[in-house]
Parts: sequence; structure tokens; C-alpha cells
Amino acid sequence: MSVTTKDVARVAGVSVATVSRYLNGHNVLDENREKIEQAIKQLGFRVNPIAQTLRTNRSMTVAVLVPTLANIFSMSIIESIERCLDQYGYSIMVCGSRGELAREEEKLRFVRDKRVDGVIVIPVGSSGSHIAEIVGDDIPVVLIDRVVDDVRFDAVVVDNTNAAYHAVEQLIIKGHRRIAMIAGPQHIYTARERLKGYRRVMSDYGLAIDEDLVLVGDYTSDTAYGLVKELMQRDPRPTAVFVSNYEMTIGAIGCLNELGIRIPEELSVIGFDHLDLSSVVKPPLAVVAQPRDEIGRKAAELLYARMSGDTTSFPSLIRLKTRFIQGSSIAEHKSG
Amino acid sequence: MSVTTKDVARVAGVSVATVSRYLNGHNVLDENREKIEQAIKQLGFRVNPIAQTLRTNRSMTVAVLVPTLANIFSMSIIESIERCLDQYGYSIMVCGSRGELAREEEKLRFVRDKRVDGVIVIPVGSSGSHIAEIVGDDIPVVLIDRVVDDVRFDAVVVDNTNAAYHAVEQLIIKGHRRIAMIAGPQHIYTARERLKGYRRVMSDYGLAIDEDLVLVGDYTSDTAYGLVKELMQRDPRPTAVFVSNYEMTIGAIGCLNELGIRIPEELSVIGFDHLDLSSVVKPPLAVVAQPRDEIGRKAAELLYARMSGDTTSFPSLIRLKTRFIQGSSIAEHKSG
DNA sequence: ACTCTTCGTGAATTCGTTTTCAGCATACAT
DNA sequence: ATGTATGCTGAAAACGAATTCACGAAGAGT
Repeated sequence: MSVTTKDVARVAGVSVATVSRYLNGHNVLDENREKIEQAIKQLGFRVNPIAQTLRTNRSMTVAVLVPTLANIFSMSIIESIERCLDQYGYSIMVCGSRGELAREEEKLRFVRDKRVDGVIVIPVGSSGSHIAEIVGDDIPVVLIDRVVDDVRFDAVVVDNTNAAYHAVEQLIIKGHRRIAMIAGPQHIYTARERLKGYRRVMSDYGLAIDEDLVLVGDYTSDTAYGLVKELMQRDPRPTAVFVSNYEMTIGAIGCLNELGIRIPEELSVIGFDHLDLSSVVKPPLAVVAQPRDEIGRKAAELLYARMSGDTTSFPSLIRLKTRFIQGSSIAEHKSG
Repeated sequence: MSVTTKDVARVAGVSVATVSRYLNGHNVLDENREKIEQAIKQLGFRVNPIAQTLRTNRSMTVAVLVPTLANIFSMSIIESIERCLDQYGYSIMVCGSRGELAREEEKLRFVRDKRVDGVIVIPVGSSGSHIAEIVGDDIPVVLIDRVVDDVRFDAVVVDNTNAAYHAVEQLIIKGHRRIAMIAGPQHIYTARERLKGYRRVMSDYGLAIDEDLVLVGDYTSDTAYGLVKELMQRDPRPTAVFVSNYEMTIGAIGCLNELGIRIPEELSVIGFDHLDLSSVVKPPLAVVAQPRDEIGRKAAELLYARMSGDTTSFPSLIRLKTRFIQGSSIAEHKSG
């Protein structure tokens, strides 16, 4: 059926061992090299990566495991990982955990059995013991976006706390006092960190936090829509709001548009993630932008280093900076 | 190192053949079944999928090959494919062709060598002969979003021509005559189809097409930004514009906002794709929405059927309907 | 001229499964 | 009692590569 090293060996008049050595870049007599190259070309030989993997336990594949594929954050990251690892000859296998621990475990077992050489994962929970247990020490792991608190892994994250801190600080500087926050689900690392940033800056500026203005969503657009609706019924209303992820920003803006609330005259708004947004919304939205490409690239580079046996400064926590995009959605607030 | 069928066989006191038969659901003496199950549990045995693939040439994996990973269209589709095939025990391997034919070929060869059981691809060009040549008849292929004109493949697409037709028709019905279109690159199937729809409806309504109002972009946001800027310098200006993909819609809206052009008072706008957009933009944008989940699901189901040996009505072309979201970005035009 | 390395080689084994094939029961029909 | 289905079994041969090992032919050193 398909052409194997055995065929190549036969045609070239050498043994399969020599063919194999040639393929793996070992030394081969020039004479044999030529005959082998000729035979390979003539037969259209391509090495069978499956057989290779069975024998060597290396697959030149890394797994990327994320809670959900269909959001811009995951996708940009997957794209940049693919681009980066492609250069080194690695391909990627993507899996969705759908935010379920059981599925995360199941997928990890699956890719381990598939002999992937490395794993990049956005963990669903704050524990990583199951990850360590499943992939063991054989397979390098790099966490993205979130860290776990019980196992030491390499990780690439952004400085969520500072990002939130600086964003809210902008509002404070402009005179806002009643600043609301649409927070994310507190079982998710980034959501906790961002809320922490909010609390910290409020505290640092000596502002009391009205807990009625801190609404906890679930990182989805629909829920945020409802929360903002609820928020705008507070009396007195907040004069500004910080929304802490992309999907929720979408929902929030949609709601405000529908309520006919003018930005920033009636409400100053800072969104999160996704640059496009800031230009599409009128007025241009101030947002916290994550360096998505860089996250993916750094994670891929780090994983590649680990897969190549480089264990320098393990575990290394790479914390990237976010960027604040000014926009025009923040108004000066004449304090009262 | 790892525990194999041989170990299971030894512990259970049967032969590896019997273990294999048990694993593949063949008949086995109840007595042996019990002993094997016990041994498997005791040893924590997991079948090695690589060895399985080597032997059977089946990997329970399908490849998804798209021009770019990092856009919402690709990702939604990949997500729904993953969800669907996950049920059947298949996992997916995603690859990006970056719109380059050479890379598409290279990736196809790669996944074929990896013994994927099926391929779902958004082809970069309008020819599919290289696809047929590389994957041959062994591996089922389902095209998505675009069709090729030289080979018959199963395909799942949307009715781009009608989508554009109906969208522009809305504008015509509201009295618009100077209707601009931001078209996509004409080497891409969907872009051609959408432009065709525009031309057809204009012709059907007996409207002359001002070629100065048909600007061809490259499906990217930045280019569309420039094109819209150019467009608005036309004299007389168009009274409406139809933008024919998501990224270009982003760029167009961004530009219009920046120019301070009021929608729909000064310009009626219809965008493309991505529901979120219609709510975030003020006023809510009229858009043509593609049934992204359905595209992915149908493609996955079809591929699954093919992989299972069902060749009913091959090749089948599934053409899905788009949905027109009304929005408030279209004004009545008092014709002059 | 002699041993001692070094280098490239081929035969054979291995990776962990599935599958073929003959063998051996047992059950059934005659 | 004999013959033939039927059902399950284990030994062995795949699948296609990498690797171990012993070996022969050079080259180096004395």
C-alpha cells in the first residue's frame, strides 16, 4: 500500500537501518546518501509519523486546552501559538474543556495517551493537582491566563490586578466616586484578580465601596446585560462603570444603548479586551487591552524550551502588561 | 514503563488476542471478561491509541484547515465542529493555511500522514484538485464556506448571493438608489457571490450601478477603513452602503464614527456577520448573520456520515440560509 | 606488521496494538 | 456413533519506524 523505509532500502540497496539513520540526520556514506535520496524521490517516500511516535513516544504535537474555543481571547492565543510552534515543526491539537473540570481531566488523559509532547492549558479551576497527576513529569505544561495555587507550573498571565487598578484609577482621577464594577465569576482567577484591583484602588484613594455597585457576572454577554440594567436602577446611579471582560463589555454596551443612556455624559465606561471594540462603539470606548499575541507567543516559546530540555528557572511566571486604550468614554465628573 | 495489553493478558491469565477482542467489543467468555476487567482496573490499563492507529490506520481524529484561526467565523465553526464530533469520540486537529495555497497543501499532506479519518477545510482558492490529489479517496473531505469548481466535494456553504441580494434589496425598498458596496477579494468564493448578489438585485430593480461605488477590499478591517473614507469623498455621496464581511464592517463603522457621519441619517449601513455587533453599535446595526453553529454542525455530521461509510447522495451541497437582522441603521430615503 | 580505535553497516528486536489462522471444545443434526 | 456447525481461544504475523549489537573495513599509533 504505502511506501516504507523497507522499500526505500530495497531500491537504494542498503538496509532499513541505514535509511533510518539517514532520515534522522546521522552519518551515512556519501554514496549511500545519494542512493537513498534518489530512492526516496523515485518512490515518493514519506515517513510515517505514527510509527515514529509509537517507537519514540514523541509526536511533534502539542495540545492546547481552553475552556471555550469560540471567543476572541482563546482564538487569538491559539493562532499565535500555532504560528509560533509551526516554525519548529510542531502542530497543535485543540480541545475545549467547556469550563468543566471533568472534561478537562478527560481531555488531558486523552492527549497524554496521544503522546503529545507538551500541553498549554487555561485551567478551569484554581487547583492543578489533577493536571500534575495526569500528565506527570513527562510532559511539560504551560498555564495561560490563569494560575493554580497548589502546583508549580510555568505560566504566562497578564497583570490583571494592576490592569483593573489603573483602569479604575482613571475614573477616580476624573472625579468619579460612585464607580461600579461588573465583575466576573469569582471561581475564575482573572476575575478575582480584577476585582481585587478594583477594591485596592478604591481603598488606596480612601473611597468607600458601595457593595451595591459591585455586580458579579459570569463572563457572558447576556448576564452582563441584565446586571447593567439592574445597576442603572440604583439610586443614586453610579457615574462610571468598569466592565471586566470582553463578552460582558458587549452586553453592557448593548444594554446602555438600549436604555438610551449616553456615554460618557450620563455614564463613563471602561471595557475590557478586544481592540476592535474601542473603534466601533460610539464614542470610542476606553478599554483594557491584553497583549493576546504576546501571551500565545511567550507560552509557545516557553513550552518549546521545556520540550527541548531547557529547564532554566522553572517554574517561571511570565506576567505581561496590559495596555490602557484611552477612548472617549470617560467624562470628567464634577464631584458633589 | 506503561502497562500494555500484554500485562493485562498476563494478569488475567488469557492471551493478548482475547484482551484485544474484549477491548473491541467482540464476544468473550463471561469468565474471561471478568478477569480482564479486573486486570484492567487493577493495572490502570489504557489502550495506546498510537499503536492502534499504526495497526488500523484510523486515528479517531479529524483535521480542520482554515485560512485564519483568529476570526470569529473560523472559531465559531471550529467550536461547533469540536462539540459535534466530540460526541462520537473524535478529536480535532486545527491548522491554519494563512490563505496560502502552498501551506494548504503542506498541511493536507501533514494531516494525511497523521492518518486523520476526515478533513474539513475552508479552501483558499477556487481549485480543489490538489486536495483530491493529496488526500485521495481514502479520506472523506467536507468543504466549508467556499466551494471549488474543478472537483466534486461535499460542501456546506451559505447562500451568499441571496444574502447580499436581500440585504441590498432592503435598501432599495427604502428608496435608496446610490448604494455602495464594500466587496471582498474576488479570488475568494464568498466575496464573488456576495458581489454577484449586489449586481443582480440592482439589475433586477433596473438600477444602474455606479462602479465608483463598488470598492473591492481584502476582507480586513484596515483596508475597509480606507475604502470607506474614499467612498465618502464621492460626489454625490452614496446614501447607503453594504459591507460584505465582519472585519470590513468593523473598519467601516470605525471610519464612519471617526468622520462623524451619522447612521442612518447621513448613511444607511448594512454589515455582515457577527450578531454581537448589531447590539453594540449605535444605532443597532442591520447585519446579515450567518448560521455559524449550524455550518459547523452540518459539516461535522456530514463528515461523520462519510467516515462511517455512508455515501448517500455524494457529493451533497448543503446551502444554509442567512438571517437578516433588521437593526436601526437603515433610513428611508426620500428619493430625488 | 601489529593492535587499537573509529566509523558505517545490516540483522534482528522493539514499540503496543489488531488480525489471521488453526485448534479445540461444545452443541447440533443425522 | 459420526459428521458438521458454532464459539471462543492463543500463537504468530502484521503495521512502519528506531535502536541495539556485533561486525567488517578503514585509519591511526606504536
